[in-house]
Amino acid sequence: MKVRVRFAPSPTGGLHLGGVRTVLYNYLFARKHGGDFVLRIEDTDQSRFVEGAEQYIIDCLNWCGLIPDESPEKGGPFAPYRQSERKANYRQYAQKLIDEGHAYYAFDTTEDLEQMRIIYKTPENTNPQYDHSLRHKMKNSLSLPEAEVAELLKNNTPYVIRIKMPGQKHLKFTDMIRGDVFFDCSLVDDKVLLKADGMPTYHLAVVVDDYLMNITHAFRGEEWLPSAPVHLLLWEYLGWLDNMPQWAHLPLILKPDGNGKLSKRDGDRLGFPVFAMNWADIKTGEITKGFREIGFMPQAFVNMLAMLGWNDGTGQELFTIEELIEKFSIERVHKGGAKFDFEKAKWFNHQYIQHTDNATLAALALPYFEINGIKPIAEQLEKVIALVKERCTLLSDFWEQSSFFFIAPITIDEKTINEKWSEQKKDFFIALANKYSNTKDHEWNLLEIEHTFNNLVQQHAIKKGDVMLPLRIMLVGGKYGPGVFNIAELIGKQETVARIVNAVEKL
RNA sequence: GGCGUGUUGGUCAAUCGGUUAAGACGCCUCCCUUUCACGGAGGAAUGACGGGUUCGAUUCCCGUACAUGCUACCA
Repeated sequence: MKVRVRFAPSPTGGLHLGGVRTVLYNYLFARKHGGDFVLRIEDTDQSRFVEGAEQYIIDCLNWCGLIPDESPEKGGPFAPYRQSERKANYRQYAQKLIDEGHAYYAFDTTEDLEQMRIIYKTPENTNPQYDHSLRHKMKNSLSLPEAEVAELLKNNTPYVIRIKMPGQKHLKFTDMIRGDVFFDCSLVDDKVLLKADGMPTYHLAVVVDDYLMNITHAFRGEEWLPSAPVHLLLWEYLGWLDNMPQWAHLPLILKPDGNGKLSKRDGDRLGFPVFAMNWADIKTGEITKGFREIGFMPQAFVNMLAMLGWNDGTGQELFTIEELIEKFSIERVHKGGAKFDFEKAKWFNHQYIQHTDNATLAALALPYFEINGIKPIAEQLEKVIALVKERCTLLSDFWEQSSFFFIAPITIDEKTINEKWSEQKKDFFIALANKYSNTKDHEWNLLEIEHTFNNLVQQHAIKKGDVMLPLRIMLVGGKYGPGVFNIAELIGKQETVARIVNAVEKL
């Protein structure tokens, strides 16, 4: 049987890195087994629908290179892939469940439900559920006389369809990551299957669509584990148990500090992205930064996520996507949640930058120069990148690490120079500017530049170490960057002289 | 409150009963570098607790603690 997996997000906002990891594991599993990876949009909640969120998800997957084989935009043999467009499908199954006594109509209003939660609340039971112990006290086709139910139905009274959870049944299923998991069905509430607006809830929709789409393996976050018995029962009641996918509940990605699931707010608070790409809130216009925009390479982002909860057992951390496909196995996914470590995430990106050729990096870094009004020629940019890449962790660092190659520093660290400034040094730099100025253009190269400098140091009976740092600051603006003479060579004779002269005047 | 799941250094983690308990990130020291970084060499730092099972437990079992998830006509 051909492996088929699916990622089923609901289009309600930015794509969380945990979501991307779920996509990744789905993708790797599908590729490894020569199967299909489908994107299905779970947009059954009309009230939470967000315009543009679906396209955003697709864009994120494209950026990451995790392209589905079937999706709403691409189509496929099981179209449509948007649950809102599959609405007509679900009712018949809910009806079948009712006919066979596994589900029932419930006419309770929101207020009725609120009342129930208040009335039956006790210290021992702080959260009363709509379950086998309470359903006979509610307004539904199990508690009401048949005639009354028929009447309500005839009058188009709004209703939902709820699953009738057995009062005495224990369930077991084998999770690919966790092994055997046991549940007591009497402790699970009668989940709504079909909402008053005719849309299915997640519970009905996953089961029906996983069945209809021939899904063989279902990976989802650990937060779904408690409702697994509902899904299991649905597969059983609908008579599809032989076709039920194998489940794998993935561990959560936790906050780096405190406790709990990593959320968008944690990113804002701690200063790192949580979404794959920038997400603009349609109502407030507020933009939440994404990994792409702050300068992550998609390969690094994906590699980092792969390692957040999985490893191949050898200690290897850097993998190409092909290697991941070959080596990935769901059994080696961790059971416990992992705290997200942004420092480690940056380390991955740094590694990828070091292993990427300069021409490719030039293309990736270019936008960061352009937004600063600089349009470097490719050849020049590549030389600069070769010089600064080892000190760049994010693609956006390229600008900060090399802007001085393209524009003279606006301010320089005068304080540091002034601390040890002297007439002697001033004379030296004036002489240096002169010497450089008189250097023939074709002699402006690394060796000559340094040679000239060394000779002058000797003539002025000055210590080289005392003038190296000032020179750096004059050219760069601060105490950072690649070799000073490399910089001088690259920015050219005139610019070097100009920066020295300028600086000396200010001091 | 109930139910589920989990627990190896600060973080990610290897180990599938016998190891001086790997490795990576971060941190510290030193070397290299007349800046910063890269690189190199070191270092500090770990099995939640209590019981079993066993010749022997980080590893298997049971409790306890702690953490986390769910407990919506949200997914």
